[in-house]
Amino acid sequence: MPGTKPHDHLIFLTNRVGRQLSRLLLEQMEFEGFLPQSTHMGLVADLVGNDGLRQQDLAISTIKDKGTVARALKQLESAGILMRKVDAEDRRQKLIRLTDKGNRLWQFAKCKAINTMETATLDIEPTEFDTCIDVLQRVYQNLHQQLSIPQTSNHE
Amino acid sequence: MPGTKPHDHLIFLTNRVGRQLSRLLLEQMEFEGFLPQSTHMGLVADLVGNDGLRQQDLAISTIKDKGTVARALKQLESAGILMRKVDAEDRRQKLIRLTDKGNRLWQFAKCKAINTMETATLDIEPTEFDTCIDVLQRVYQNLHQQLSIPQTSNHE
DNA sequence: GCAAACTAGTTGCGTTTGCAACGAATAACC
DNA sequence: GGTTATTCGTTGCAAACGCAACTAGTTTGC
Repeated sequence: MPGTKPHDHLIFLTNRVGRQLSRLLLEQMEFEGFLPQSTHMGLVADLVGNDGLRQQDLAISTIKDKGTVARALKQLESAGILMRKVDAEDRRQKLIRLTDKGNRLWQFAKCKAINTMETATLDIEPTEFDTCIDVLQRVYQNLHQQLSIPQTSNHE
Repeated sequence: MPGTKPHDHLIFLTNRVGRQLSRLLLEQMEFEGFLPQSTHMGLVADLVGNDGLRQQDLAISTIKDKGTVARALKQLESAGILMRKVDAEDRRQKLIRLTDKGNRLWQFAKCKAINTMETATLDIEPTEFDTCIDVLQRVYQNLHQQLSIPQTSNHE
């Protein structure tokens, strides 16, 4: 993938760097007898500091199927990482909250990520890196609206 | 995923933006009766302008298992997108080359990507975007070496 | 030259994933 | 108030993935 037109390559770069980082981090991530996987950590990342999210919210923010999210959450629940409680005001939905173990898992992950992120960003200026994160966050936001609207404009 | 510490979030941002872009692009990508998927396009992207790559090379650059690559390439071959020819000098390996249809598929994908990338980068300065691509490419390179060496330093 | 070590690609197997259909609970409409 | 739509979560199913075992071809070392 030599440097040609950048625009067409964001999709491949993000997917590949994402897989690289996931692999390198997950192979270090045995935590109290639990071996999390990429989907698990993506969910935990959203739940840190955000009690009371619904499964649907997590499916949208992680860009994963709600069935996939349901199964991953069930695994995380039986591993003691989080709790799911049926909402009393709307008994269709379940409110999700990290347990203490879940918060410790997150701290553990952040700790393990340090070395990998250092080698990943060896020759990169902090300002450049911040710009990269900022751009990705805005791309994420821009496309978020696009994906949240399954069918609207051209339904005829 | 509100804006907290950026370093820990590159992994989630890349994975999510990658999935967003893959979804939005693939749903427009019916091409001459063939519906490519994310793995297919990742391989095609590497093969454009690069005749004679081996399956192993593609597995390393796309960060995918060689079995997965083998199966995806078989599908692409039977769809007429590429050809695999056993190397006469080393009959273990197969040299891969895009067909005319494969190159047309790539042009088609680039064409379809324009609109999506426009909305994705609406509020982003071109220089910022270039910096983002540049940083991602360097991260990719930095981690590439890390992954290509399965066991070396601490094998004791 | 021949056996051992290694490499490239294929295949089997269990897990994960997305899609679609379903059931339960709420909202909207008349 | 009761019927119809919608929404949230679960589950069945087929496809895709990673891992490991395997085959075939090549290289190394004696």
